[in-house]
Amino acid sequence: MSKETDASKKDTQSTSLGKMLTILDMFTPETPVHPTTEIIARLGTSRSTAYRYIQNLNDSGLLQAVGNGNYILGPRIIELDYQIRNCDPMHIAADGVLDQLADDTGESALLCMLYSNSVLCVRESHSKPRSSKLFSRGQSRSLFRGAMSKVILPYLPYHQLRKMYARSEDVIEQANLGTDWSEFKRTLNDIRKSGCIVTSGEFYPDVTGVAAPVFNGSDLIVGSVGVAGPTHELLTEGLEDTKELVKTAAGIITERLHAEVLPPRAVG
Amino acid sequence: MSKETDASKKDTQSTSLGKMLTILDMFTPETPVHPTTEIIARLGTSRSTAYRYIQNLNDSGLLQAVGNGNYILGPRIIELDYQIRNCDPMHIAADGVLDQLADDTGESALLCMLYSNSVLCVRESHSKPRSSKLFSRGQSRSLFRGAMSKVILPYLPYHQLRKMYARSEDVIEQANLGTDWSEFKRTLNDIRKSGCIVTSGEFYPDVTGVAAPVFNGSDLIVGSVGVAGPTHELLTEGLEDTKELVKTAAGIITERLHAEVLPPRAVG
DNA sequence: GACTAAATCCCACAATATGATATTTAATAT
DNA sequence: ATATTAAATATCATATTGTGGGATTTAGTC
Repeated sequence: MSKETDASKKDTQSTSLGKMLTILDMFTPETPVHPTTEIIARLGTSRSTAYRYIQNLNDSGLLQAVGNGNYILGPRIIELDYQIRNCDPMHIAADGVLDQLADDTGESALLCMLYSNSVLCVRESHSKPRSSKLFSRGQSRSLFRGAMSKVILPYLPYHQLRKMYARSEDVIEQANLGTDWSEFKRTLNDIRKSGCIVTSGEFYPDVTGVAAPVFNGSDLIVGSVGVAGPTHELLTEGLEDTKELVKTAAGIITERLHAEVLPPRAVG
Repeated sequence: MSKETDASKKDTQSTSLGKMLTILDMFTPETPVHPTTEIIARLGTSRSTAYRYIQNLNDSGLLQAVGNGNYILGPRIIELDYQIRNCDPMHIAADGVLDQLADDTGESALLCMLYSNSVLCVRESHSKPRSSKLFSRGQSRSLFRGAMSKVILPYLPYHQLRKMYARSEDVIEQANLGTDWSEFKRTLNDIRKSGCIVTSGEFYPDVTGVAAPVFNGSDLIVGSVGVAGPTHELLTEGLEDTKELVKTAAGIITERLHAEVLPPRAVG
């Protein structure tokens, strides 16, 4: 229970090490550039200390000076992401599988991982030119909306589900996952039984998703694979075939992860 | 001269903040997974301290526990890279341009940025299925080899060139850039005059590259654009056209960077 | 060339990170 | 199931190390 609660997460953020790292969190799509003055103010430390933090991050390449006391995220991050693309077991396990799935279905294939109470898209493959604003590598979404998320829920440990339900009762109801705890459980059981899930219009009106769960070598849930595309293309009599293709893809990736030498203990 | 020398870079690495960040450097393509024991040993601190560093990085998502005291790079990096793809001025400035260039030439188009005495590939576009091991986003290479690198050199400030020459005299000679300082300067001048460069087989026997320089709003060199592909496809009578296409692409990106509000002060 | 802001340097002080040890927790072996 | 080993966290006295106020230097602007 050490890394799950918000309280314990703030633990490390009260140290200088953790505080320095919170600077990275300031950079969002809405505010990708930050003047030092603002970073200093937000940190709440002295100017000297803030500058020291910034310099450390800058020297490591995680931050980059762009002009007149403004900073953006640094190029080292791009290097590190390359590392991950080449080394992450889950990413590698999807080699070929996603391309195949995209080919077979004629849609976009996605691979997501469970990460800090949300799903993070980590890999994608497109048969047609990629749609405007599809779920894409590096984006994270709520665990309660969309096929890629919902198909993960039934495999989460009980206690985690309970805590999540308590905190997000209303969100869960809005997501049509049940109006109380027992209905919620029943819904998840149904998802688990069918081994995959189909959802429509949960993010964009005309987009449908089909997803199946992915497990690691210790049979713990680690993420999901699926396809996404226009509803009118997916909700046809071909849907059953699509479901099978998705399940097969998930099976292959899971199988490959079982061949891994390092069985992950902790996930997300 | 503050961030350029190796000595000053070690400055921040002697503090606890900097030391913690060096953990990230341990993760390479050859050794993507590290047991805590090894991280502790490499840091040269006490077990307690090392664990604290690891925990901080883990809590921020930059590191991820995978099994029995092993760590890999964490998912937060994937999120941050997404940020950059969506917000980095240089990345955005290449919107459409790279695709167009790949289309027009029938080869792979690349965008690189100058970063800590090397070039970092930041964006790519392929007209055919991407070749086995092409220069790809997140990879960095020597500033002295390959078209994408060499075309940058002539635009670096004098003092920086002098220092680089002193340190890398032999590498520069091997790269056919000149056997002494004056010849080196002459070579760079020639490159500058032609506005682009063509190199062959500098990384892979049958791969040729064509590249042109990219400048920011303050007319400082920030990177390069170019195409790469099989030598027999590029070294034809169409080469002149290709050069023009590359120069045009570089011009467009530079132009767009001039429209940016924040003129970068520091680069690399 | 003068002015403004940003980044670094400097240094006394005490707050905070450190590391040896003990304890709890998790993974393996029997 | 139980025992055994290893990993991760908690504890805490000590002094090392980060802190912040201010001065100085450097860079960008007028």
